[in-house]
Amino acid sequence: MPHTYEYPRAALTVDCVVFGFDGGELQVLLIRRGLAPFKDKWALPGGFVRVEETLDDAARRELEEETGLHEVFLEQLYTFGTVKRDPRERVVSVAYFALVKPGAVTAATDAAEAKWFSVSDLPSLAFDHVDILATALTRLRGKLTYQPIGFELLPPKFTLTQLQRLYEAVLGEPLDKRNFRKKALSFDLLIPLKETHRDGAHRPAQLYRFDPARYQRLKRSGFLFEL
Amino acid sequence: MPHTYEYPRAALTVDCVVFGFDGGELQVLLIRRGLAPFKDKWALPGGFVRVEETLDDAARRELEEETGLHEVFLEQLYTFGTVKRDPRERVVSVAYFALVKPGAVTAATDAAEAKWFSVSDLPSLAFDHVDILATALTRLRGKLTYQPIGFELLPPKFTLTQLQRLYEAVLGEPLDKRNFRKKALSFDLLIPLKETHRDGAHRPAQLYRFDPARYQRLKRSGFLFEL
DNA sequence: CTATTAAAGTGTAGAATTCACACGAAGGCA
DNA sequence: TGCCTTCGTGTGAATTCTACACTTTAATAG
Repeated sequence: MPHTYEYPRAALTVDCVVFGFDGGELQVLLIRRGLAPFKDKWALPGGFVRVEETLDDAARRELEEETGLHEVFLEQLYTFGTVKRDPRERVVSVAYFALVKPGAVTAATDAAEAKWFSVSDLPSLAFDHVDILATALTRLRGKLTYQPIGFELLPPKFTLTQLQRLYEAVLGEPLDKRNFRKKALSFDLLIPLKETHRDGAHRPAQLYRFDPARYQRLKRSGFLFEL
Repeated sequence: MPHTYEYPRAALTVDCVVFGFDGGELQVLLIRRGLAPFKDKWALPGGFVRVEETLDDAARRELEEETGLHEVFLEQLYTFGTVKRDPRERVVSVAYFALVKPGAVTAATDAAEAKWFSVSDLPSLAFDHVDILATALTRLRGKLTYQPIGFELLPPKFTLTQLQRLYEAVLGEPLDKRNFRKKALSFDLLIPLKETHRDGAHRPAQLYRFDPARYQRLKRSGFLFEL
């Protein structure tokens, strides 16, 4: 049924930049559009915000519908509102960025084609999604160094080398192993497990897990994470 | 004339958190609402986004219309989209924060009542504007220490003591004078003028101005401002 | 079972930065 | 001329940052 308003209104959408990490390069999850405009082009998962749902809810719902992901780290990024960003009509899009752990998506993907791309090797994207992605990348780089969110991109149990690879991939520069480990452990946010990670003909690595409870406590007592 | 859509749509607004500095305390510019809802309550300046204008344009326009301000520092903050934030209907608001130099507003204010309030002594606000303001404050505090935006709150010519007072007011803690001055000057972003600031029975203070051109250059060559 | 291989794990010294701290200089005013 | 008030300045100790190389451990191949 139709809805009428005194003045014309922009349509409201959400778009999600979903980051993942395969151990080597930073990845982004894209879906192939099934409908015009930009049919068959790759795009960020997203869609229209319903009138009775929060923006966050909309982002979570679209993410689940289009990629099967749920319970991921999700944060509002920026709102894109240039007039012609959608060729059909005025569409304002609230962009989110999400961080997902390895393996979270593969099982879930259904009908719609969803695929991981390395951020260094992207296809051309629909709408202004390159801009959104660039904004998200900048934000991720900035955030990584002063908030412990890297763990959202790693499995629950991980080695310090994995963590370092992640930082190197996102920041795009090599880091010193000893300094990195010293710093990473200095916050008391990583709990060593009684397990090790065996992987080939060499010494196995200590596994750690991130301690979110401790992080909450530290955060409250005015604390600085900086790596 | 009415406009009809297949699905119901949220209305889109912008709201601006305008910060100022009177030399002592951080201030926020509020306007008194002339219409329901929240008639006669204080609120952030803002209004509806037109369908043919950018979000930034809408924020600038509303700012000018309601407070007379123009050519101010303006940056998108966050988009507020809970379902019941406006009692009338679904309204999603893109919040901005603005920094204005002393004296910019007093001359311009017209019919609508606009008034500066200290952030430490605010009236109760319409809608969810307290939340928006809190978000803006957090952002300002965070930003001030790693981007040279404090100058936007000072007159074009200012003394180092004024700059320090500003930082103290925003961060809410006293700073060491010698360390502050050393750091502030170390970036080569402040140009000493051939003038001094006379103000009472004591030694006059050196005036400086901020060098935006130099800042742009430094920013490009990957540079870190941190105070 | 021994040697080889590959990544894990560990310490230190010099440089740079941060932090705490106190007094003479300059101008206005009585 | 003296007093008052803010301006403006330097140093040493503590901390943090940075650069840098070898031993340990388990798996595998011979």
